[in-house]
Amino acid sequence: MPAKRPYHRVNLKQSLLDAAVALIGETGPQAFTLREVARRAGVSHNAPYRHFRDKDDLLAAVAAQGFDRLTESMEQAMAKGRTAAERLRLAGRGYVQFALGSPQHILVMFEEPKLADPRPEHAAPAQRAFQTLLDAIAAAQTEGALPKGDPQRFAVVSWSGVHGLAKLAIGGQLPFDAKQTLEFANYLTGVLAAGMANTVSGGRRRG
Amino acid sequence: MPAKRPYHRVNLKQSLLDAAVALIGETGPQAFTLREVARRAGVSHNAPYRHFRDKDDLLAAVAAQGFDRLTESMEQAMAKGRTAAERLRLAGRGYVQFALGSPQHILVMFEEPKLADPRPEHAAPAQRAFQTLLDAIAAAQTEGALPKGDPQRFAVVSWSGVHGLAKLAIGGQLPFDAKQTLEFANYLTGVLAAGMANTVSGGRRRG
DNA sequence: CTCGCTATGTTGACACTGTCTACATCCATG
DNA sequence: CATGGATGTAGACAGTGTCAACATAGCGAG
Repeated sequence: MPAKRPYHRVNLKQSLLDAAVALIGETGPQAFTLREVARRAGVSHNAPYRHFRDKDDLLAAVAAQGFDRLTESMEQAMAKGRTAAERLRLAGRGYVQFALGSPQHILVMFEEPKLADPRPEHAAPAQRAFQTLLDAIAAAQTEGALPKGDPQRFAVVSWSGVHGLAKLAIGGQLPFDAKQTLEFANYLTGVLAAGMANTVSGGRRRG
Repeated sequence: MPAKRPYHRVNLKQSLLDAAVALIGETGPQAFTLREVARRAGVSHNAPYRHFRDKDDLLAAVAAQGFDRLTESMEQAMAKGRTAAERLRLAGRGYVQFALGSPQHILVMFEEPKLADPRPEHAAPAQRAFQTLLDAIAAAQTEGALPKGDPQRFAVVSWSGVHGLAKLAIGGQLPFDAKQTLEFANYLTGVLAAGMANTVSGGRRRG
């Protein structure tokens, strides 16, 4: 008798997510296709609709998974730091490291405001990642490594720096390979830390 | 007699580019469609192929136009600066200002490495924009506002910072409106300038 | 002025996509 | 064991990028 394929599969949802990440990694998010994902998972072109509302919903799930892993990557990198200032810089390094290792996720996570669908289970991981950064900054302030004041300000500076580096590196716009990019992240976080410690709101150097 | 539409149009190429930018501005680069662009320009769905090799080629042309305007925006902003250090910071402000005013262009310009098609007329404007930044940094070094050494290092730090801020702002990830973002750009460039002036390669603060 | 070449624009076709509706199969629960 | 909800399938439809074939226009050579 022919080995018959099971009608219902176990954990098709996760298989679809994995296939999606793999596909995006190969051809970019533009060429990503629901039907190709279904093909790779070995199901019909309509099976994904039992697990995701539509194409964007699947991508939003990939993004959510990405934010979770980003948080993990930052926390793991921070674990090696002794002082709060050091841990803040390591969080930035973890951000870049994640981006280099999972560019597909970053691309989906920050693809323009198409994500007008704020399903709570998709918004929470992003919030959690940002909170990790905020906590690291608050700790650095408590420690005295950063001036007191609104941590949001420092968070946006830090985020902008590492996010820009990550994006440019992923896009192939920098003359760096992965290892050099990671080394550069060390330098960049140092520049940011020094600048934030010595700069007042208007941007003029403190006397 | 019915007003008959002319068969050959003047400057259809530019009309298509304009329609493309407008369309991307409305619905994002994902929903961008060659056929819709043709519709808006009032021509058949195949007319664009007489002016662009394919869809990506049209987008590459939009990107090239974007890099030209980015260079303009930076140079215009720099014109108001007196010292080289000030001009460098204003270049960053011009970068963010352009991104806020023409998010469609930024989105296309930095959409992942799909641009594996380095047609020279498309690569040159990007190179020119980066050179503008390099020149501003070299001037700041000559002036003594930045340490001597490889300007590329400072260029990547500056670019990462403003690019990250621009991208996050465009993506709606920041709690800022356009005006606040521009003000924040002033602060960010101040942090970067202070940090670059006071940080050595490894990232440790200079004694 | 006419011929004919080339650039430009149009029509029609093809394979592919996202998504809808209707149908098939399975599993758990009674 | 039956039955209903969850899961998977098949087929259809409009819309897309691109190709090939055809139509028109404008311009220079004679």
